[in-house]
Amino acid sequence: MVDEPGAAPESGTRARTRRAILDAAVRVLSQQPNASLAEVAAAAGVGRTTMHRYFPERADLLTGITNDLLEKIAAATERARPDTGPAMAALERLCQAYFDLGDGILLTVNEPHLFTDAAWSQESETDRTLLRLVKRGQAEGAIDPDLTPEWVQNVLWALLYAAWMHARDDDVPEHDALALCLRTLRKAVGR
Amino acid sequence: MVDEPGAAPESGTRARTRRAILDAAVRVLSQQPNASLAEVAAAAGVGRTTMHRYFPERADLLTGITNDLLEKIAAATERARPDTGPAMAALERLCQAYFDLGDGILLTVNEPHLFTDAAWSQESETDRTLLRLVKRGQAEGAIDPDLTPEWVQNVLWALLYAAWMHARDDDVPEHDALALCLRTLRKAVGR
DNA sequence: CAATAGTGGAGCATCAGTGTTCCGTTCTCG
DNA sequence: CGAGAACGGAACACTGATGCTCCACTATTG
Repeated sequence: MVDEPGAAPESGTRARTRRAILDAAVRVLSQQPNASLAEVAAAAGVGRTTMHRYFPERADLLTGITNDLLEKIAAATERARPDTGPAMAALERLCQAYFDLGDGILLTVNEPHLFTDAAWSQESETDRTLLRLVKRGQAEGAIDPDLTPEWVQNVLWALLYAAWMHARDDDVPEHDALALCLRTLRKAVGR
Repeated sequence: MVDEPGAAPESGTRARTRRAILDAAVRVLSQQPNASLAEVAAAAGVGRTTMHRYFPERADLLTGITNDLLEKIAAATERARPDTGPAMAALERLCQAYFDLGDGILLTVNEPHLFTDAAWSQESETDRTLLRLVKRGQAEGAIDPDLTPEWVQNVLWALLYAAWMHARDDDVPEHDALALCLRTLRKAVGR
């Protein structure tokens, strides 16, 4: 996230602990959505007091995570250059880029409950980009025209979720899980 | 569930309210995993006291749900006759049967956290049946041999989850969601 | 070396959810 | 109808999470 207009840019240390807290929060909450703030603080290697300085209430932490995740997703989307080259290849790049988000995916898919934030539910630019890509693929004849773009979007995230669970719970190397995910996506969505 | 050995069979009324509570619990918890017991009771049209008579602690309710769900899944599995006919057709029957479980699917996939029960995590007969079916399909040449049976299992549930979310949040008729789900499964898993 | 930013622990009040009891009311069935 | 089962509301104590404050300690930096 770029510095808020008018807000003083965070010092190096502050930015660092802030990151530590956010990362730990994602890590912990993706496994135990009911985890207490104390557990999150402990996982971040930070006192409960410190965390309270960065995120006064639980809701603040959640919106912090939300923004962070949205930002990462947006960055990943851009990185994948979704408007370049054959649609199917672009979709696979997108899938791989999202896969690299790690635990964030689980939270995204699994616990939308946590994020009561307005920014979350609203259709984001990322969503539109993906839907546009799918439509392009259908126009090119590369993507199954009998599937609605919204459904393809759901399938993409569901497969990402499945791949991460597969890697985490079934002790499959992440690389293999990704390969399975991509292959499955290609077959499922392709024409 | 068949009556526990040694336990007195429940009266008609008791069995009925018990069902009401379990159904309401699944309904509510699948949307708000953090819902309080009071909310569940209200959704069941039942006093908090009454619920406490059936499920003294929260854990009891969860194991109640777990057993109920496992039972329903097992019943659905059997109903689909997974060992009859071509493997791919059997897999689609299975998918459809699971789809009919409704909200239960969301809980199953989305909130395994809730069920700390031993009965849950352990590999069930249902799991083995599904894995066996997939292997049979691969032997028959109907299912992609490059996908591991465990992955196929994950994909099946992920697609079911996606389909239900699609129906619930995107206002797609359940019938359409199921059709998309089946088509996608066939393409993804098939050879 | 100071001054300041940053941290962490202890402690406290509050609050929601929970487990539990008691008692009066309603229903179900012989 | 009448006995016993089933229910629901009110009330209470307990617990854990949370929000918050104060103060002492350490790291950073000019």
